Amino acid sequence: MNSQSEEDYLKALYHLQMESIRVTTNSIADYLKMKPSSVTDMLKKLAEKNYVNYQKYKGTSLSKKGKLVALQIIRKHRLWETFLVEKLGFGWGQVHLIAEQLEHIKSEELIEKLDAFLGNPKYDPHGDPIPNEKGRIEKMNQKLLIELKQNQKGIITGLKRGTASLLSYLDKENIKLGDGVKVLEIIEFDGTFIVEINKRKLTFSEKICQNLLLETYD
Amino acid sequence: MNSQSEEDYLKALYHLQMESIRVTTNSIADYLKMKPSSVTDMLKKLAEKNYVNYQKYKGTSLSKKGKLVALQIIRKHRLWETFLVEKLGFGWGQVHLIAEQLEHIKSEELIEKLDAFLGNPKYDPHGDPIPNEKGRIEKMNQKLLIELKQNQKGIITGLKRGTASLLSYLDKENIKLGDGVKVLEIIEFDGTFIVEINKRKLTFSEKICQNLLLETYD
DNA sequence: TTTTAAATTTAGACTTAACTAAAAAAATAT
DNA sequence: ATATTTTTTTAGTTAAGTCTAAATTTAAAA
Repeated sequence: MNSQSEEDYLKALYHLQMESIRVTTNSIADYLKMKPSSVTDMLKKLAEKNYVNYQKYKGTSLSKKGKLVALQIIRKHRLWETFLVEKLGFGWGQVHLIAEQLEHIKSEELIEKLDAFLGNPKYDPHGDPIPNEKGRIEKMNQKLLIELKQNQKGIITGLKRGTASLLSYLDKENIKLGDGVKVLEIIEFDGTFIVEINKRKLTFSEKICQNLLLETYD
Repeated sequence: MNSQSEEDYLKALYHLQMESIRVTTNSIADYLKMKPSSVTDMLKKLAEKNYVNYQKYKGTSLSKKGKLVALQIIRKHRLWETFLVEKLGFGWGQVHLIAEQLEHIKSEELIEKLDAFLGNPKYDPHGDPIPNEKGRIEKMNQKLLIELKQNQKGIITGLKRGTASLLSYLDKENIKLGDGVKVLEIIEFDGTFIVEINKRKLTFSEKICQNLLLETYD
């Protein structure tokens, strides 16, 4: 059984590995808002348990075992976020801190039942994919709306990071994750998209299209 | 913000106070499976924070403030248990350990939304009442089925402690908390009850009637 | 290539919440 | 009323996970 703190480190490692191959002690400290010396201590402990490959001064990477644990925590996090948004009616932006706590609840059965209750969702409310019990992530064909051509279709799976203000607009327009989008027309002059969502015709500025993520079926 | 450990102590205090006015250090240690010396340490800390009235060698009681915190944790515990049983399909007996973890999640909003999602239940799956946000517990008129007379009605709210084997029987018969019960007839000879539940006529042995708790409206 | 700066680790300290063993107080029995 | 037992507290220890400050290693600049 792993401690909450260990789980936080493994999750951080996973996210940092997505962005760069070499994960440094300082980057972990930054991410977790801790001091580098604390990180060194924990990395030694995780290496002892074979969760990470760690060599003094040389950076760290998750072992197979560590990656699996990380993915299982991410699975829990994203399932809880889905629950909070879909069932309890939280907004996209409010759920992270709560899911951060819920992801540490220990019970396999709970997660499997929650997954079923939610209808085995593939994506969480931010459009991030939910790993399965074995840590497998459905590979997805994710694109920005702006990359689509006329008549192409997709399903809204999320936003680019750091575009929270777009959320409230989408909420107001009652546009949700999983909604289908079809590009009806692209105005050359200013890059505006005319799209169809839920049988409604809508106009999206170029800026919106640069930040809206879709899953496409090509 | 209180630690998980502090919350466990306050909850224990509350439960022990239900049974006897004077709560001793040893009884708390017993309840929480800890050593008395550890309990003494924590009681000092809780007294410092004004959660308990503690005087060396003289026993402990919850302060008003402490009691409120305890009731709020119990509220969370029982709401989560209700969620696990009603929504996720856990059995009555499986939920305690998981709720023990969930009760420490910190978010007022989460609990209010969960409460609403569950339809503001008054009782948890064990038939224990759920305190409201302010720590108020609906006083209830709880009786054993065996205390009812012919034609009296009630709502199933739980079982007496230590009768887990009855659970599987009730589950099999598809009898749930909140189901209404009406006493149709009492057989004098052996104390058997003929009752109506969900429009079905059922026969309960005297032993079952001694262990089934009901809320009555008299 | 040597010097300087940045990153990382080590060493030692602190906090929380447990523990054991011994001392002190209260309760019980003779 | 005194002795014995039980309960409770005190004192000191431990483990996890953090921190600061100093030392060491690696990377960058002159």
